[in-house]
Amino acid sequence: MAAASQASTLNQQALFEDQEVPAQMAGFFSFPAHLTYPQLGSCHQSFKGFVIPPSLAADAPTTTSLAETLPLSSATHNKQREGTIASDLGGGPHLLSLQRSHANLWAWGEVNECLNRKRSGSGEDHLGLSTIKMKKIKARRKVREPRFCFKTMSDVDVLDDGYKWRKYGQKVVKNTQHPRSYYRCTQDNCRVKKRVERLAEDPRMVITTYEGRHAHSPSLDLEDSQTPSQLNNFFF
DNA sequence: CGTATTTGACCGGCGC
DNA sequence: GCGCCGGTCAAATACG
Repeated sequence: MAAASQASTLNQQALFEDQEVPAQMAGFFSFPAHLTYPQLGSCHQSFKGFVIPPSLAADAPTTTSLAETLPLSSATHNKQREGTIASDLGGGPHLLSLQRSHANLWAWGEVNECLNRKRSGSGEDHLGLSTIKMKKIKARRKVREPRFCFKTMSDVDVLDDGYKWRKYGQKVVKNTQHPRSYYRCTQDNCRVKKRVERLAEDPRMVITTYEGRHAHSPSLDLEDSQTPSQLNNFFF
């Protein structure tokens, strides 16, 4: 176990050196396969990544490398399956847990504040907009949900995270040759969205950004869907 | 025929 | 105020 955590520490270092994300602003952890995460759902593959505090992710340009995941080699994959997230968080020294949850608490406060500001400050009736248009506008009201994003080396654009997604848009963003795809969770009353794009500099890398939190469990027919409830406490 | 995806239009935010 | 740009909508289309 000591060896495993050491290896993961080394990976953290390497990744943090590659990234320009300050260590105190992002949490790094490993996702073991076949576990359920509030935002990712059930992972069918192991990977490692940064968690970007929503306060940071919301403001950062989405085309930059906010987070990074790397496919685990078979060796580290096995080690990873021994060490659960709980052990990573509990025994893990510095980067994880506290800052992340703190950042998210702050971000949720910000979301509410933003909502209130928008509610009090809008009076568009005099514009003569039809009620349909008004509804449209309200539906489009921007609410910055907590974001969670990472970068993965993958052939497929859409990672199998256990949730069901419906594509609702695709856009070519400036200075990139690859389109960005927009997905929404198909579950009723679930407003979680994600967008997927390929890195311009390295098309092998997929950037996935989740926005919001699932209020339900993954819609997967896993026989071993043991939804570990305590995991939800470790994540946000 | 029902559901998912595509795609052009539209909207709001932001920088100038 | 204007134009650009990212995000979303929704009609058209594709697919099973």
